[in-house]
Amino acid sequence: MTAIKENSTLNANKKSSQATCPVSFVMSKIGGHWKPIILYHLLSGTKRYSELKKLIPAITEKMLIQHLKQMQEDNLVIRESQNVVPPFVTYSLSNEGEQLRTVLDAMVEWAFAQDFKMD
Amino acid sequence: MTAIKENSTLNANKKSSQATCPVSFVMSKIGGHWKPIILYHLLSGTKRYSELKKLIPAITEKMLIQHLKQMQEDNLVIRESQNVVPPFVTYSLSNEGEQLRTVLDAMVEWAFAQDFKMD
DNA sequence: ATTTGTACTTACTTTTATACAAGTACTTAC
DNA sequence: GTAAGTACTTGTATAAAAGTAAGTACAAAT
Repeated sequence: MTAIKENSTLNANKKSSQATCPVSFVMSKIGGHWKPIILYHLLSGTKRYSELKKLIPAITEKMLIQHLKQMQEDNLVIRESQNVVPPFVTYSLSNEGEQLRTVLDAMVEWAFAQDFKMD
Repeated sequence: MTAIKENSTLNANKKSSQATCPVSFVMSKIGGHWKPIILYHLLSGTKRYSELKKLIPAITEKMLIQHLKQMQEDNLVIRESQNVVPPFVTYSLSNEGEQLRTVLDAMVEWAFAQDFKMD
């Protein structure tokens, strides 16, 4: 988890944008390389950690965990673990996360209305 | 306009995500620090370059132009210039850009449904 | 006793995004 | 003839995000 400089202009700009612009606020929760993809996969239901890994082959474990953690902290995602060995951990959308479905669906619709074609 | 390495893993991952995941595809068009803010302001109508600058005080001219250019290339935004001095240039949403309103509105709604409070 | 599987963690490097600072062209107004 | 206004451009530094690589714990299976 890379450290962020509390008093950089970048950081200040980000914070102020997130406080001023609702779209930026949302982007701070679901933006970046990996969060959209993770969320997209969680839209279709609860997944084990290892399932997500398989569904998103290019992601490194570091990134996967990092973003899952962050989305947990933002209350978008719920982590549940059974105390067994080997570990059994699942991730699912929280209520707030579920409410993102509207947003994500609108994105999917827009994508397909443009030149987007799924592989 | 910072150069990007065509053959980096980062770049390859990005491209493949954008080809595979509709949400990533959309994010590649409207993601980042500044694009959401610019789009948000364009939602309320055509703006001159200088108006955008005033509306977004923290943005540098480099970033503003860079993102406007990119969104032009992505056909989200239309640039119109009158051939006068001093220059008079306006930016507005294209049809495709307008169709993002659904997405952006959904974001705004979600934001306000969460703990977001505008300054 | 070594391997296997799951869900992580940590330290370090590379790549990308943004900030900072300065300069350009062209005319009208003073 | 100097300053002001608009819409840019260019070069460099810094910060953030992502990648790479390796290691950990625990128990059950071989």
